[in-house]
Amino acid sequence: MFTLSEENYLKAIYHLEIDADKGISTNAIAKKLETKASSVTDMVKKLSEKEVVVYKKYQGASLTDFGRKTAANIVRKHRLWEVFLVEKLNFSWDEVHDVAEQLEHIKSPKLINQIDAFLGFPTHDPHGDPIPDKEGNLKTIEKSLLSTLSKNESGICVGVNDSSSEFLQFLDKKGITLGKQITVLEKEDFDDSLFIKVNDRKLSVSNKIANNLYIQKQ
Amino acid sequence: MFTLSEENYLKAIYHLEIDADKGISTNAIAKKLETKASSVTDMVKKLSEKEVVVYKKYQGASLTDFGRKTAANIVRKHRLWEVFLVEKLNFSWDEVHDVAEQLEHIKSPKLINQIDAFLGFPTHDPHGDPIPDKEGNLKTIEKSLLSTLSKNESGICVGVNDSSSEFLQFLDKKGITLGKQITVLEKEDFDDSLFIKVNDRKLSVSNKIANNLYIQKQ
DNA sequence: TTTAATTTTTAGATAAGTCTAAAAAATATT
DNA sequence: AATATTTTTTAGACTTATCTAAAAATTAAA
Repeated sequence: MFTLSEENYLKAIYHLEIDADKGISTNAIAKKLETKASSVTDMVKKLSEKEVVVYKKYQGASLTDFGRKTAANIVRKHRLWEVFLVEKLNFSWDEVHDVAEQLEHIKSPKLINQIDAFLGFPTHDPHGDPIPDKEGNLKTIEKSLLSTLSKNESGICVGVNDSSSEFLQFLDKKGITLGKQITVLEKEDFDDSLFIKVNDRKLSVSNKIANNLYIQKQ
Repeated sequence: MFTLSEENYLKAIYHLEIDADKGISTNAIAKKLETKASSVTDMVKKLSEKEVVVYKKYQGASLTDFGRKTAANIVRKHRLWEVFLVEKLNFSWDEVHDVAEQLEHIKSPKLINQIDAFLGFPTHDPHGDPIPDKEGNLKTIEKSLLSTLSKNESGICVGVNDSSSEFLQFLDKKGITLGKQITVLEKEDFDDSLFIKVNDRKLSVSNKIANNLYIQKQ
């Protein structure tokens, strides 16, 4: 069994490993968890002794199979709780993160299995992120950043890269939610902004926005 | 804001105060929390500084109004989660306690208010215990121990005194659940056992059982 | 390739919560 | 009332997780 703190480290390394080829650096973990590098060194040693992490001095950390499965299970709980909050308790997608950060640490296999069933075995959370299954596997869908679409291409909004409250509220304001069809009408070379169509409404979005929205092309 | 440990102490004192006239002794708290008296002294001093507890050396501890409200809120969360687990996730009444012990510490006013609404504002948990309202008040119903009923008296089963898994499973086996009508057919002076009728089935229950079942007389 | 900058680790300190053992106070017994 | 027993507190130690500051290793730059 793992402490709250250990679980948070496992989760951080899990997320950082997604787009990384080598060991995750001490500083990267420290930044993600808003803590000090010295604290990370201590904890990573501890996790290494518990055989959830492989660690060699000055070479960063990476998850063992067991560690990855453990981390995936925490992420699974986090995302299932997010779905629950949105689908059953009328939370909006920008309100769920902090509560899910707490709920993900509840230890009860039956609880999370029942929540899963109660929700109809969802595959993605309210931000479009995939929910790992009980073995820790996740089915990724083919998705592209909105910024990579060409003129006249269109697709369905399936996820966000940044799930900060501010960004999600911005999307709400513009009428952009998961499942919406988006068409690129114009690409502006000058500032890489896009002129798009959503809900039969035409609007212009900056490159920063377009770099944080995932689209499934069609 | 209170730590997990502080919340558990507050809850323990809250429960112990229900049938107590003076301050709750250090040893009583230690016993309830399965910890050492010296640990209790330390924590009670700390809670006293935080003004949730009144404490004078060698005279035990009692909750301040603020402390009682804080504790009631934790109990409220515990009992609402128990209802949720039973009503929505098919837990049985003997399985909910340990999970609720974890869930009661989740900090999110919106979450618990939404759970409350989602459940239809229940007033009692799956063991018949009253759920404190947001101000910490609880409506107690008129109830008597089964052992205090006289021959031929009858009433509705509205609660349990002991909510251990073993006792609850025993009740399940005998077909005794909340809401069931129970009639006392005979009282046996020799061992204070009772011969009762439930579900049109007649059965004999020991005094120990009768001392742990609450009945609303009718 | 030597020096400079950055990253990482180590060493030692701190805070929360717990424990054991001993001292002090309160309560019970003779 | 004096003594014995029980309860409670104090003192000091330990663990977990964190921090700061300094040392060591690695990486980048001149």
